[in-house]
Amino acid sequence: MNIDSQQHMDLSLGEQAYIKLRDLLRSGEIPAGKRLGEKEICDRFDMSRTPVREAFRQLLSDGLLSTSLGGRIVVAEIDLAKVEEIYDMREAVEGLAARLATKKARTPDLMKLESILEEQRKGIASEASFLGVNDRFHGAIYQLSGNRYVQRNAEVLLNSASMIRGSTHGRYDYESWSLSDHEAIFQAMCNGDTVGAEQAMLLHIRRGRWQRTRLLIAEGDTEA
Amino acid sequence: MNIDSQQHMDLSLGEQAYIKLRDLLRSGEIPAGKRLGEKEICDRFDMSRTPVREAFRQLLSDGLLSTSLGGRIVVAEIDLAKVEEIYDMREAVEGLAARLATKKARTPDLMKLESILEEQRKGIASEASFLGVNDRFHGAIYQLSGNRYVQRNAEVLLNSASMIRGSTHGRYDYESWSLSDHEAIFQAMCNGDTVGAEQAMLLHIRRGRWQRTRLLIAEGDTEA
DNA sequence: TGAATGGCTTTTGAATACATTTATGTCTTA
DNA sequence: TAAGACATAAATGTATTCAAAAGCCATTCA
Repeated sequence: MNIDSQQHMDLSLGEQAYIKLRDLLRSGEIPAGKRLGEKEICDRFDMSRTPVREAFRQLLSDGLLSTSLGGRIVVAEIDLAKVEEIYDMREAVEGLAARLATKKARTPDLMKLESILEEQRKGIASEASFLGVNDRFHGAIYQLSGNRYVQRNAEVLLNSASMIRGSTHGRYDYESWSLSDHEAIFQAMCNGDTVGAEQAMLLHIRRGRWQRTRLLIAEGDTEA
Repeated sequence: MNIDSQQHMDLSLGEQAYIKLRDLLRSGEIPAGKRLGEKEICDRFDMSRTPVREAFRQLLSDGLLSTSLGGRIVVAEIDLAKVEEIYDMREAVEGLAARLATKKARTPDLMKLESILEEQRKGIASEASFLGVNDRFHGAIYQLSGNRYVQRNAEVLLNSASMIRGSTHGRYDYESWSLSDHEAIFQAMCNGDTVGAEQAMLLHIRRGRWQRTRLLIAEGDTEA
């Protein structure tokens, strides 16, 4: 199973640490609120403090980690207020991404999107990637937008959204509303309908917001 | 003159390095395209490689630096395509910021904005801050938005926009259109007119885009 | 008994040391 | 003279060392 550990051969240890830690945070394997010592991660990843510190800085700036008085680092806790912030921002950025992507999409681009959708229809995640189909659908649109600022920020926001408690438990990637939303976005893009694609994306993001909000409220009820 | 050097007392060296280097890049004192060695900055700031590397990573992620084949770091060059990307993104984010800020603004918040505007009217930058009034006006709105993602991204985008060649030469901060745009945004905010504030902000950002585009084209003509 | 103090341990920020890759430059040879 | 190869220098990635701040625990004194 540690074929995986050679996967990032050409990346620096710092980049590997970033990716590995980010995925641990996204998956919830390291729970929100947990204090994270450098040494702990060094041992876990079998590397020195230097690359681990690099990853910490980056994830701090991404908002997946946060500092708690005195430089202590903890896994960011995403409460209802933060969900609102994340989703307000996602609406703006993903809406823009959809608009730009629609303008730039050529046939091969649309074919790639189609293939991702086909995977989602089958409910099969590609084994080549650890990312879910939802991530890859959205990621493809960010990339298609051709705007590096959109791309970077949208990815970071998606990471944060994935950290919302409960997100990963329900395999929301494959829920039916997600697929039909994606189909609608895709359809608008195929028609070159920029405003339609943006509106479809906004609707999709808002549905995500509602779902996450519900999850968080439900969990808060049972937990507190 | 090195009262300044004690200004960031409580900040870590890494944070100081980030701020100092960011400002050198924004001001154009270190020109776009220049290759930046770690040692050069270590000598300049009189600190070791560790905090300098931290600053490099952050500025890389902000887009103020970029890597040129083989980990070599150069000051990001902002061409016409990038200006479009920055301003597409700024429209989305600053529009959102204006909308949110209008909803949250209370009397003391508006008074603070007023005082910044008053400074701009007088054409006097506060000596307490190295930031221009334009920065502080926009920064106040980001903060008022109450959305940390908006705040972080808007600041980064503003930094990138400031790096556009020619930006700082014309003291655009104090140009008349900037002031009247700001007044219009402020007025809409005072009226609690969220959509008006957003529209005024969009207009303002678009004017900025046109100006930067013009500057860049003009420079390109004489240079190339 | 409870609060405060003193030393021990841990943790982080920063500097330095080490190693590997990349550039530079010269010397040799055709 | 030009091209190639070897040697030397420099820069980056990574590890380790050093130092200072923060927490922890126990002992002590009121």
